[in-house]
Amino acid sequence: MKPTKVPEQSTLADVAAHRLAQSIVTGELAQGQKLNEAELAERFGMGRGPLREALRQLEGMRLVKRIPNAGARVVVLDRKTLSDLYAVREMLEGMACRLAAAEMSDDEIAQLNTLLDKHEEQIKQQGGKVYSQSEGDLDFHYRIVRGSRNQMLMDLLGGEQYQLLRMCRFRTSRNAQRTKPALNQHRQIVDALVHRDGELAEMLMRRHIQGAWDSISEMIDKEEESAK
Amino acid sequence: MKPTKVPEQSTLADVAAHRLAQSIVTGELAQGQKLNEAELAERFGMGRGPLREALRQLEGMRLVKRIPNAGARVVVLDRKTLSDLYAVREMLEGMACRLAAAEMSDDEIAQLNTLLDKHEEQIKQQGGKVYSQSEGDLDFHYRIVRGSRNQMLMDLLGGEQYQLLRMCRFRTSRNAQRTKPALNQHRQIVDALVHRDGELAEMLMRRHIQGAWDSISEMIDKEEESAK
DNA sequence: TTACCTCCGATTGTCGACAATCTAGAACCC
DNA sequence: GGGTTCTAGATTGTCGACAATCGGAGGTAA
Repeated sequence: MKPTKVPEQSTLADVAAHRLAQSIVTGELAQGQKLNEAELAERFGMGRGPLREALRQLEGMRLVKRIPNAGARVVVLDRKTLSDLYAVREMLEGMACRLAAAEMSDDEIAQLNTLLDKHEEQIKQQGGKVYSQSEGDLDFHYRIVRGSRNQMLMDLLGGEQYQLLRMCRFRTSRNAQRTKPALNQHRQIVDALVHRDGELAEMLMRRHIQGAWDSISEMIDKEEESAK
Repeated sequence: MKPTKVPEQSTLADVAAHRLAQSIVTGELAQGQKLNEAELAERFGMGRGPLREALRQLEGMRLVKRIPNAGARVVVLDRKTLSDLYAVREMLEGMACRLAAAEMSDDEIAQLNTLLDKHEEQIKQQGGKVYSQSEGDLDFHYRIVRGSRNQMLMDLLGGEQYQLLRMCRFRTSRNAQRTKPALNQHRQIVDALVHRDGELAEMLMRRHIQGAWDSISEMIDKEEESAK
């Protein structure tokens, strides 16, 4: 998984936020784990000041939960949280898709198809790194979100929720079963965009996300089953 | 306008965040204004450390925009930004309303009606403080959001967007023309909730918010007109 | 005049130390 | 023995000072 590029030159607090986000998303920092300021500052080679700022930022992204005088802990993605997240995401990405059908240029839509070609290639090359496709999947989704031209949507789906989704993906990236049908659904969505059919595009996107949630939900069931 | 209660005992950074948010929402700090750390820290009687943390938090709420090595400025709510905000809000609150129709208890719905009675009372008492009703309006909306039982929605609409909406409201709170029809729409929504008609409730809420946006949009037009 | 360079004040970014608060464990009482 | 209180260690919250960086005033040359 690529470390989601850090914007070149920036403040220490920002790099700390990126590294922390990365560690949380990949599970290097377990869910619910306590985050010790001094220890993390030491590990990142910086003072506690910037690190504390990073924690505030991560709290805004809902990646950590902070309790005054008791420190910060990595958020725990339980079933209800993920369910809520996917419900909101279905709504927002559906909306983005509808707007994108009206706003994206023909060029941009065409580029979506070439992106999907690349994904198909990757899949044919025997699954390879599974989550690499997953990241590509998120890339596909985010391109459509950008196509909506709605800054609020871009912020929400590209920033905060984006990280939570990556976190969820990482946790459930072991089964690659869904990559094939997902790709087909992507194709259908692009088709709808080509025909500028916003209503259809929205509906297809919502079904697509619904399907993703069903798959993840099922996996959580199995996990809870085997945990007993 | 009530300062939206500060959670009793908390850290200095938190009170700074609350006071800053309040100052920004009420326009005491003008849009686009530069925020000088030293000066604000002085005014709040604290060091720059907590204040910087507060700024990070406010950035997450989209109330300020921060540029590394160049400081933070109050966000500017231009037409496009507000348009995007209301489009997203229409989507999310509509969703919340649909969910609330299924999740809220009969008691909660009944309390909504008594809340509206109180609003009606306030309006009859000759408009009085206009934004007091506005805040009440937001309260009505947030109750429904809580009724959705979706934590993500509550966070989004109750935290970040909530402040932006208050800010927008404050800027456009001078005309009280819309309070009367708005109250009627609220009644209709509660009726739909009483009948557990989620689809209708969603539709009514979306129209309600659409109407609010039309009203605000018109007002922005006038402002831009007179600004010329 | 205008473009550019330089320097200086102002502001932001960072660190280390100190105070306030919480937590775990031992001692103590019933 | 179980529960409560108290203490010591660790952790978070806060401050002041220092370093790094930016923006603008002023001067110089084409």
